[in-house]
This record gives sequence, structure tokens and C-alpha cells, in this order.
Amino acid sequence: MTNGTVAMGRPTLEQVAQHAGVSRATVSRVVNGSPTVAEPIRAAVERAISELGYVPNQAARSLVTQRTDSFALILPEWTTRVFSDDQLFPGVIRGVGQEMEAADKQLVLMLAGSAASHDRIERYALARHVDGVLIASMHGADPLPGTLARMGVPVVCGGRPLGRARVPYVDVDNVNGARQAVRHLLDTGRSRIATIAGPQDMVAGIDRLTGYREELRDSDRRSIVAVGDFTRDSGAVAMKQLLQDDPQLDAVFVASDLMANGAIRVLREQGRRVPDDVAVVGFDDIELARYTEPALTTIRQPIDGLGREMARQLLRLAGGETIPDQVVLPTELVVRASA
Amino acid sequence: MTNGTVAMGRPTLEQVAQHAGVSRATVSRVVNGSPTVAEPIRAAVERAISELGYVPNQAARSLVTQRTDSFALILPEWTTRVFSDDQLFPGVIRGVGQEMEAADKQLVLMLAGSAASHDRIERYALARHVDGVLIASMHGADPLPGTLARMGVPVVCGGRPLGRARVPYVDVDNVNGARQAVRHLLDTGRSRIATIAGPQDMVAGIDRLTGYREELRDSDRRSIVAVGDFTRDSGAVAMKQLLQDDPQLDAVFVASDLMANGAIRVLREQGRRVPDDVAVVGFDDIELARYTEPALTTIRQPIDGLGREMARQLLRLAGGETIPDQVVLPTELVVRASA
DNA sequence: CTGAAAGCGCTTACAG
DNA sequence: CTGAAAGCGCTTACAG
Repeated sequence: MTNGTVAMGRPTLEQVAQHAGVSRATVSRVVNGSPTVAEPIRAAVERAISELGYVPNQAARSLVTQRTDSFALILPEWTTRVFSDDQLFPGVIRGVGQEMEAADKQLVLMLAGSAASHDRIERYALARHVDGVLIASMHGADPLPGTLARMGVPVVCGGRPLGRARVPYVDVDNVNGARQAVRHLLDTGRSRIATIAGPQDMVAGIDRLTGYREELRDSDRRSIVAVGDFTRDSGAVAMKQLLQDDPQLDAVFVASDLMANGAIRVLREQGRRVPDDVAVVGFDDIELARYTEPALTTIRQPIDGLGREMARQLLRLAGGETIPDQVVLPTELVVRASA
Repeated sequence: MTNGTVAMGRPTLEQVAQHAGVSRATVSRVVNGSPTVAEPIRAAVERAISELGYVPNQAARSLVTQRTDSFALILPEWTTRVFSDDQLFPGVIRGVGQEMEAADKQLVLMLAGSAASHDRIERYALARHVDGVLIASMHGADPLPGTLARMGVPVVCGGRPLGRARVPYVDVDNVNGARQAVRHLLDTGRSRIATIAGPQDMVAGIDRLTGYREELRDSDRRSIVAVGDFTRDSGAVAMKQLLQDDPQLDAVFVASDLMANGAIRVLREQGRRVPDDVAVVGFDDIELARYTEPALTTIRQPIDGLGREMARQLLRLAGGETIPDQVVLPTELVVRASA
């Protein structure tokens, strides 16, 4: 059996100071790497620290420094979606993690699937548990970023926030990416170009549909739209609907690679050859895009880069620097076999 | 442009007290829901709180309470593995999250892929950023749980920790689960039973191999072993090797469903019918098991339940209660089509 | 280069 | 039921 009540062993600065025969100020200086400590004293203090197993109390430290050296990445999603085979989240997390590690900051991940956890996270950030917050994958006009920013918590969003809150963000050029995709289809002689859009409560879903519409309008083509939710299955369902709505379609721009994967499966099941009968362009360029049959022509977005840029901006903001209201990263057409 | 330097707006308890014309103690009582505050006073304080937008400073509060009301779940893995299509992690996270939510505690997730991040997390926990720590998916004899426990940080491991550290843990009965699998194969008349074991630096890999060996030894059969790393591809590679080592094998116990999925693919490619020529039993019972072709007979482990139980034990430990050194959850044979 | 002292923003016995 | 006061464990000007 293990007992929760501990032998009250945690040594304090005070005890280290006594043990080493110096003042608390000196121990503090050694702990914080101040260069103004004489070598023999430093050595003595360091010995005391390791003998006692001293670790500074973070609460006491942040109370005076007003820093915690840790940052939160908030994903307002259920685990189910975050841990799907959509490789978007891991990419962003990896990018953020790299930058935080380089800056020697601790990254904490918080998933907020329910309204209750969403609230608790707000309190957590407002209580200054972290020096700043990154919010990605927002749905609708989430008030969280605005609330935190208004209360003085440094916040950077991943993806343009919907709603009126003016919070700095890093995003990918979704509109132009979608236009690139459609332009490629037009350039390769397609005429009836449908789209499987992403969820319309997320900015990536909205903007990619906008780009699709804009490009078609500029060339006087009509839109044929079905909406999915970025999952593979929703892509399959949407593809079936499109084929029913317009059996003549000869191309489809799908707003995510995972949905494109589902769509291609349906096309094959219904006897349409890709790209001969129907050309398919995806969006994301996740690893899967190289392994679909046929390999997927898609719009590459810099997923890790998005995470890295978000972290960089947040670190600057938390450091008191002025940062741009928005950073928009470019996308790139990657031509493979499907279009 | 957004500027990091804030209007220094964060109000303190002191300011709320002045605003409401009461003492700090009274404000503190209201904030903490003490029942001994007269109704009109409480109302006045609450008005002041909301007018000023007051949120208690967590550092100051934990400095005196010695609590933070948040707990960490540490996964010593790279994002790549955590976010693979192995649905084990999300299940554990979901289970832990549910219990923490019920207890109104904040859960923070920390991934420790690198040695540097592993160290930073140790400092994080020792600095009392959290009231306790859950560690799952450990590799080898990770010193982290022992170190934290020794320093008085409440720790509960998911999976029996290797090495000599005596840290309380919650685990699944891997040995017996493997025995159930092998017994089922024996009972259904199989005689040359191979195994694809999990990684031998993880307790789930080790124990499932032990169970396999024990059950075969008890019935005087010899073992035929290949080792994978719990990924689908490693299951495929291992299956090829087994078929080469012993072309006569008529059954294989695979230590994870994902590896089993890879193994079945190889069996089919090599013209072996499942289960007619080779019976396959997996382990985990993730959702995929129902959708493989044929559907997978497997050993169900309570994945969410593991997470929930870990959280429950940790909450009790952090609350000063005495908890058992180990809690071992039972597994269950689920018979489908593959064996 | 080092120490005494103030102070960060809270909570909590202790009086009243 | 409420307030004055001590104290949680640090950091950081300020002297010397």
C-alpha cells in the first residue's frame, strides 16, 4: 500500500541557505544562474542543493516573477477527433512542441471536448497557470480567445478566428489554396467541377469553399457543392450525393485528403476511373496522399510549419514584443496521379 | 499589430476588497464558497468580483494551499506514436479525462519524446505545477516514476513499471489475457501456435509473451516467436518471418490488434485462409477488430477503464488516502471469426 | 560579490 | 459573521 501523506521532505530555499551557510538571496542567485556569485560559494550552494534534493517551488517563484515558463495548446475537440487518423493535429502539436522545446518552455496540451472543460480551461489560463495560450481547431465563433486576450493573457490562434474578436492568428492561405486546386482542374480541361467542402463552422471549411466558388465564378462555371466534416466517411457520403446530383461531373475538389480518400473509394465502387472519368484534388498533403490509389494530387499546407509559427508568435507576444495581427502561410499545388 | 505589454489590468483580492468595502479575508471566503458569509455581504463581493473581472492568482493560492487542482498525464512518446491509428492512447486519455472532469480537476497532457523534454517534465512535476502525475506507456526501466514518487509527488503508473521502483500502478492482466488467447487456440484444435510479441522494452509486450509461453509450456507445445513493436507494419513483417520459420503453423496469437491486422494481410497475400488454414487471435479489442476481414477474435482489455482507474487511484493518493500497490483489471476473450 | 528586507497575492487560524 | 495579522517560498532592488 502506498500512502499519500509524504514525509514532508520538500526542502526550501531557506533550508538550502542554512545548509550551505549563505543567505537565501545567494541561493536564489545560484539557482537562477546569476554570474555574480563567487566560485567557491557557488560550489557550496550547488552541493547543498543536490544533497537536499532541492527543487524551487514554482508557485512561490511565479508569484514574484509573474512567469511560469509554460504554455498551453488548447484543442477544443474530443479525443476522438484529435486522435483520428487525420494527421493534422499531430503535425501542429509537433511543430509547437519543437519551438517550445527550443525556447526551454514546457508545453501542456489541453483537450476541451465538453462545455465544462472549456470553462475550466478558461479559468486555468486566467489564473495564470501558463504564460500564454495557443488555440487551434476552433469551431464557430468560440469566445475563448477573445476572453483570454481581453484579460491580458497572450493568445495566438491557429486559423483565423470567426466572430468579432481581434486576436492574432497564424493561418494557411485556404482561399488561395482552393483556387489553385480549381485552377489546376480547369487548366487540365475539366468543366464540371464539384467540391466536397469541409464543415462550415470551421474557418478551414469555410475558406476553402470560398476559394472554390471564387475561382469558378471567375471562369463562369457553376458550383456543385456537398459538405463533409473532414472525416473519411463523410467524404464518401458526400461523393455519393454529388454523383447523384450531377452524374456528369468530371472533377471534384475535396477540402481534405482524408475526405478525398473516402471519395475516391466511392468513385471506384461506382465504376468511375480516377482521373480518367473524374479528376480528384485534395487538400492538406498528409502522408496518406502519397499512398492512395491513385496517388492524390493535392494542395500542400505546411502543417508542422503552422505549429512552429504559432509558437514563435506566442513566445514573442508573451515576451512583450509586438506581433502582426495575422501571419498567412502559402500553400502549394502538388501534382500526382489523381488529377 | 498586437502588443504583449498589457494594461496591467489584473485586479487582486485587495482591490476587490476595497471595491466592496470589506476585508481581504471576506473576499477570500466568498471566492472559496465559505458558508459563513452574510448574504448581503456575499452579494456585494460578488458584484465587485464581476465588475472588476477578478480571477484568483493561482500561484499565490497554491503557495498557501499547496494545491494546484491540476494533474498531469505523461506519455513518454513522440507525437507520431501517440497519434497513430493505435486507438489505445485516446482511450486511456478519455478515461482519465472523464474522472478528472468529474472531480473538477484540470488535466494536462505532456508528451515526452526526447530526453530533454523528459527532463523538463520531471522539473515541472517536482516544482509542484501539478498535484500528481499519471505515467503511461513506459519504455524500459524509466526512472521518472521512481524519482517523482521519492520526492513526494503522488504518482500512479499505467502498466506495471519495470525496474525496482515501487510505484503504485494500474494494469491489465496481460499474462492471463495471453493465456486465454492460447487456450482458446488449443481448445479449438490448433497445434502449431506461433506468436507475434510486442516490444520487449514494454511491460505489455513482455507479459503477453510470458503468458503465451506459460500456456504452451503447460500443454507441452513449443513456442514460435517473432517480435513486433505494436504497429501494423511490424505485424506484417513478423508474420512473414513466422511463415518462413515454420510454414506448418496453424495459429498465431498476436499481441495487439493492429499487428494482427498487418499479419492477416500477409496471410491472405500468401494464400493462407483465416481461420481455416491459420487461426488468428489479437489483443486489445480496439474498434478495428470488428472491421477486419475476417472480424478478429481477440482479448478485450478495458482501455477507458484503465484510464479511469488510474485517475481514481491518483486522486485518492493525492487526497492523502492509502491506495493499493497495484490494481489489475481482468481481460476477456471475444470470439469472432478469425479463430 | 553578498545579505537584509520588502513584497508578490493569496488563505487561515485566531480574536472578537 | 468579520477583520487583523501571520505566513506560504520565492526574487530583487538596495546597501554595503
